[in-house]
Amino acid sequence: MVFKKRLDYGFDAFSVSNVPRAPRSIRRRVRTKRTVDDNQICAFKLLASLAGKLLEEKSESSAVSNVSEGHGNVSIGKAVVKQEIEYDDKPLKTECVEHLSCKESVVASDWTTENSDNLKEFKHSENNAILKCTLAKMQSSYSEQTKGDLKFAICKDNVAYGSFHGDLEGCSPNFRELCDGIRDNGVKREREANGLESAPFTVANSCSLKDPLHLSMPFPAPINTDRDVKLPSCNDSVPNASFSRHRNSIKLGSRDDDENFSRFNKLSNRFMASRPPTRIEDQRVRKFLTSKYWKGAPELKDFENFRADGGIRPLHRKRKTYYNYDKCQYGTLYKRRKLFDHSSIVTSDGGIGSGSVFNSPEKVKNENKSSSVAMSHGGQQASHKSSDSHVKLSIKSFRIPELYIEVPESATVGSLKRTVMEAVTALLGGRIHVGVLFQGKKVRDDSRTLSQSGISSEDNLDALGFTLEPGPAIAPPPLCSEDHPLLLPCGAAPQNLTSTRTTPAMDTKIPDATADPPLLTNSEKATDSNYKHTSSQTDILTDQKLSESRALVLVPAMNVEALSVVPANQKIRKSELAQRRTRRPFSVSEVEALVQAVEELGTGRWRDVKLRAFENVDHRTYVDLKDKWKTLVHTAKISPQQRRGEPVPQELLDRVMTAHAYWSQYQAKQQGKHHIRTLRITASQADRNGVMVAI
DNA sequence: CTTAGGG
DNA sequence: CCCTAAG
Repeated sequence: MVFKKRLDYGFDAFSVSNVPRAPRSIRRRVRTKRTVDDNQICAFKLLASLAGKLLEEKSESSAVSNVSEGHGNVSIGKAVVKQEIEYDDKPLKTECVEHLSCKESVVASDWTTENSDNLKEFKHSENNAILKCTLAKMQSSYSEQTKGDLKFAICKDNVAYGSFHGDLEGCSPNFRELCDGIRDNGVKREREANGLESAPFTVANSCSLKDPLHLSMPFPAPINTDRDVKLPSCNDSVPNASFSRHRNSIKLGSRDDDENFSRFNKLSNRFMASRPPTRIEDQRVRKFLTSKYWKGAPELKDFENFRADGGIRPLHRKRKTYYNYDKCQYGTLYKRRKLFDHSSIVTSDGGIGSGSVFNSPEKVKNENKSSSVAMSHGGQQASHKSSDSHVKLSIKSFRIPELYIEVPESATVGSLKRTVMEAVTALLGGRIHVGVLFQGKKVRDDSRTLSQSGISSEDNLDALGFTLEPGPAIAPPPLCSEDHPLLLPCGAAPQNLTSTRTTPAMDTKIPDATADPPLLTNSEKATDSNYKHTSSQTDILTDQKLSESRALVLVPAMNVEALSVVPANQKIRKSELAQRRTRRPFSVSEVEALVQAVEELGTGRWRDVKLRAFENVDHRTYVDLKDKWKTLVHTAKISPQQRRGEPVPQELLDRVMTAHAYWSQYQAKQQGKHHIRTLRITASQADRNGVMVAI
């Protein structure tokens, strides 16, 4: 009855409904376009730097005088957070900073003008995303060539600076473009594209390109603690960081403010330079993280999206752009050093033991091409077997365990430094092993010869890879047990490790490609390897991942946890792990707006609803609105006693019901019409057929 | 990308 | 909110 009564007034408002929707092509133009962000690259680089650090440590294997104040200012993410990694005598500056920082600066300046509120909006997931994107990119690129057998590695340092120059035949043009773009065009293009030459931008730009260290320019202080800062402030003494399964990602900033990027997004869009992680992208990343996405190269195509030409625009997966091959075609200064052992090993200069992990910018300029780190795996790349029994290969990179660092935005810069420091130190402190991967499987038997292991034939060297693996000396992570019962504390005795395994004889058939069924289920997580008892858990976990995908060599998430170098806040980690957006209950006013919009537009045009009522509320996607409507309808149907959360005024619920009823009916009609139309067609065809038959 | 719907 | 199939 009540409903009936409402009908009268309710439907009046629905007249608008007949407004035809604009053609999609038009509508799309309105949409805010988001592009890949440079910061992602930065994250990549930071990671890379860490990797490089590892390499360095490995090679030097000497005591570190952790005293000097090598101050590499690495700007990470949109955070105007300068990260000072103090380590060793060698500043972690250089490459990492150069490129990205300028964006950082831009952002910063913009913030200053706009609103310091936005400071909190810097996001971390972006970093994650980029990393993955980049890596994925590599993989997908290579995949074109090698089909299943690819692996990539975290590139040490100069990824963006032409590290891959040496041998890119096997990689896709996009990848070249990536190199190329980053190398020379990124920033400039951005500027040109935007025609913006605001002073800060210019300054930042040039300065960053020339002297990374200048990047420590003053940023607006992160003020805003009044809103959305839900994390307890973290004091220096307790770095709130954690390693989680986020691969290769360094997270900085608060965790639950994804959406707050929106505003930032808009800001940065002005420069067409950066963009916040889209939900979609997040999802992609997440998907990517999901094991199934590591099964093989074909699945990685999503990530072709990534484009590295300064992050100006994303490459869409379907787009295949083949250009600029030459540009990326290196004046490869592949510095080769031959080590005459049993085999001749050609390493790029940046390889292990070279100690040139951290090139100075100048050095990079001249040598970066030689310090590529990615293990060539594109087949005909640098790997080939000489006519004699020597195996020649180049090591462009090592995989390293990823670091996942997370600190609340309320954490101080100092604590951030410390956190990173701890992470790196712990990692290095654990002693690093080099692992050999062949055809996606770890070759554990050190006594085997190369030929015995099958690492000899010309065509399979591309399936050879190396990894850096943390040694067993690493402290056990405090969080293994809770979230991942299967994870044993890192310090756990080897026996424990074995006990969870179900295939105790694996190591005897390691080179056997047939012995690697996908291990995707949880129960099998730790079952794959029967490594020597001296192996670290990490090894095991790594293997597990490898067996999932021999094509892609990636340190599995578990690995990180096993490493768990940095004390982590479990709660944070947990939520972060889920990568789920923070729940944002709709306020009454929001509901009102939603109802209003739906009344006018109907229930089948969520995008329009979004545009109409929530255009400036970036954290409300049309899917959100749709979902909210769904729940609203549900809420309206249930008794008030069963409702939870902030009570929605009955008046609104009534409107919801009304609108729902109306639009349901409307949709039904549409369907009916359509159906009828179809029927008519069918009928007429039948007639014709009938006639035909009759004739 | 959007919609629609299940989870 | 997330995920996905479809379009």
